[in-house]
Amino acid sequence: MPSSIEEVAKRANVSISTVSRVINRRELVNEETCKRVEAVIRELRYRPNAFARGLMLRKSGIVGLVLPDLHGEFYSEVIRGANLQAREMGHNLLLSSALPGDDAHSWLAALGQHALLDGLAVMVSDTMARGIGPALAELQIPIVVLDGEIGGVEHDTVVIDQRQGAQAMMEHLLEDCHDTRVIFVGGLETNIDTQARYQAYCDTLRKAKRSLSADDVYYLDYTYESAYRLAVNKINQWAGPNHCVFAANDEMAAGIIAGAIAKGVSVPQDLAVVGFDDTRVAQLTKPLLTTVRVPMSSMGATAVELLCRRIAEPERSPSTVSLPAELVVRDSCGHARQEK
Amino acid sequence: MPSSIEEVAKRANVSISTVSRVINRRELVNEETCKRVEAVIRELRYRPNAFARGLMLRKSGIVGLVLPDLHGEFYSEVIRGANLQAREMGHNLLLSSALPGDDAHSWLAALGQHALLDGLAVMVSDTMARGIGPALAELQIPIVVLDGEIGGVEHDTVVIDQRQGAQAMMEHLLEDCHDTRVIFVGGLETNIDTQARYQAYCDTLRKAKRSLSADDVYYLDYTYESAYRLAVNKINQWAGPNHCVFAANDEMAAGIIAGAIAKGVSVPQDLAVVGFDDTRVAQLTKPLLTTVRVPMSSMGATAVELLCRRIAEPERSPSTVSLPAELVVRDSCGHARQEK
DNA sequence: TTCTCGAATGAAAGCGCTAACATCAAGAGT
DNA sequence: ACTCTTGATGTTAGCGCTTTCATTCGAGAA
Repeated sequence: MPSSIEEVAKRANVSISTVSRVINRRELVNEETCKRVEAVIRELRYRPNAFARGLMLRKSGIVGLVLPDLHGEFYSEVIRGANLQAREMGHNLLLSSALPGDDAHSWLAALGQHALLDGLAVMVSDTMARGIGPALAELQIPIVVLDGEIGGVEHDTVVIDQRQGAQAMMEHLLEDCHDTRVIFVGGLETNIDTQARYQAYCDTLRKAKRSLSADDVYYLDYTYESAYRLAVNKINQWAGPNHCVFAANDEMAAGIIAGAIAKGVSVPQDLAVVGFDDTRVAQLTKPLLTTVRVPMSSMGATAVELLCRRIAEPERSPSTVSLPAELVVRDSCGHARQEK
Repeated sequence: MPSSIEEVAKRANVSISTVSRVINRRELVNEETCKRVEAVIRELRYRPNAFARGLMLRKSGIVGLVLPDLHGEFYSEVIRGANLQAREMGHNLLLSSALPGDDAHSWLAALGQHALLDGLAVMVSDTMARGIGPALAELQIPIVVLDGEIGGVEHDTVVIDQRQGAQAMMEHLLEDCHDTRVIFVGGLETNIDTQARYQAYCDTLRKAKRSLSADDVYYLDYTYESAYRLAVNKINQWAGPNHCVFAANDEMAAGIIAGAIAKGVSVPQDLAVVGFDDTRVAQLTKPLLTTVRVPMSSMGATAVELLCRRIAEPERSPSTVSLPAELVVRDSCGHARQEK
């Protein structure tokens, strides 16, 4: 049984309020008394009870991070950034993710009926975003939304400016060649990220006055395998001078490269391929993948930072932070030399 | 300001104990009263205060997971397994990792002076294991250690039987050939996993009465790059019929394959290469990597399961669960056909 | 001397909950 | 008619802390 503040007080011959002061507001108590109390604290290995303390302070020092899934480097990086930042700010991180088949409600219920959290950072999948707002609002704690927008709650937001990243990529591809053909391979058509990337694809093409063919747009499911299969099938129609595939993530780009190579088409000579995200795979393909770096870990960190800031000052007006995505030119686009 | 149990009681014309009973032990209260109280609870959006509750119950429903780092698929999988299991068991997961330059103490301090956690699963790096036992013991909560052993605390343990996995791999390599030469490429020599894998390497070689040369053993740092460089340098000495490199993880195996290919040595014809862990890379190399599947996510799940079990029954005697590692035969060892 | 002020400390009121114990009415057993 | 159960509910004592307010005491001011 851990010792309580009362035992410390008794042992040190002071009242419990003095002990409390030593812990929370040292400056209010006489130096000598302080020393004595601290000695007893060490001796008894006393640690304040977090529940009792939370009951008074209405703070736990814990912020929640909720992700739609825990698979992949993507989420892993968000978590990493969030964890680092949380520690930096003297908070702890409670992690939770959706289970397959979870709806918004069971999902939040799992986070604990009981409100222990000081704040919550959420990233929701497209399918779950609807209707979750009010549920979040009931939590009555500061909310930060990652990479999206949720109606029905006031919240801060941190997004990644993929639009501009994708645009930079497109411009890079079109740069010194007026007859480049770019094929777009997205994830699910409903996916918000895919949509943003596709938008940028269209816009840039239009701006450069290139033709835009529906035949050059494909939607897959973000997996290596699906992209590999697609590439194997379509490679004959794709390969050609100044032809290029813009995949909406690195996994698919890697699949396409593998598919091309399997069919004897060499990258980037016969077909350029670029990806998105700059995950580990981008450095394992051959040739190395030109891609757009998406600062996932910064996103996690920023989310926690915003959260803690708002916890400290609940009255701030909601803000949105936009993180830039950066073009990373490697070898798979065939332009490396010109860039470096 | 969220409403308290008292307001619910008043509104429903019952005492607070009745409300409490409705929440915790429904069966003790009259069906009709129950209904009435529940209606008020919904109306007021009442949610029990976790601090007050914890103060009585001495339980938060939160278990901690502490990892040495958050980089890589490895940890990501552990987290995933742990998270799933935690939800399964009605608990939440608090995540924390060591920062570069952390010592055992600052590390634990960050977890909260205050004891909110019901239990803690820890995985420590080799360098930090020393002296952390007593610190953990002070926490006064159930401890589960992942992939290791810590002195100075009573704890449950979950380990992966890499020894047997590595052995299976070695036996597979030596199987139908009495003059196979196996080169071992480990991570840091001090690393416990590398040691286990090396032991199995030696044992199997000895058992098969093969010679064991110190020239065939290298220690790197688990990275792709270091392995790539090593391969480029040594490939001439390595390549040969029935020669094989046993890398202590997939990353290095991938690096070695890349290095070999860069030097015009084809895998597995001129040199077989196998890895360990069965991470994502193992399916991105060409040829696909033969490796040993290490059930990271089961490890996380088992850790949480043990933890929750012990929280429920603190008096159980400490147990150790060993998870099997499984040989996964793909193409890089050149034996695929025989296996399938 | 008397008053005031400030520094150091103590006493005690909760924070919102659970659980042990008390109460009470209504029917059962004798 | 009486005790004894039994089911439903109320009363209340904490759980371990923070914080407000009260107290004490000595120094300096009037």
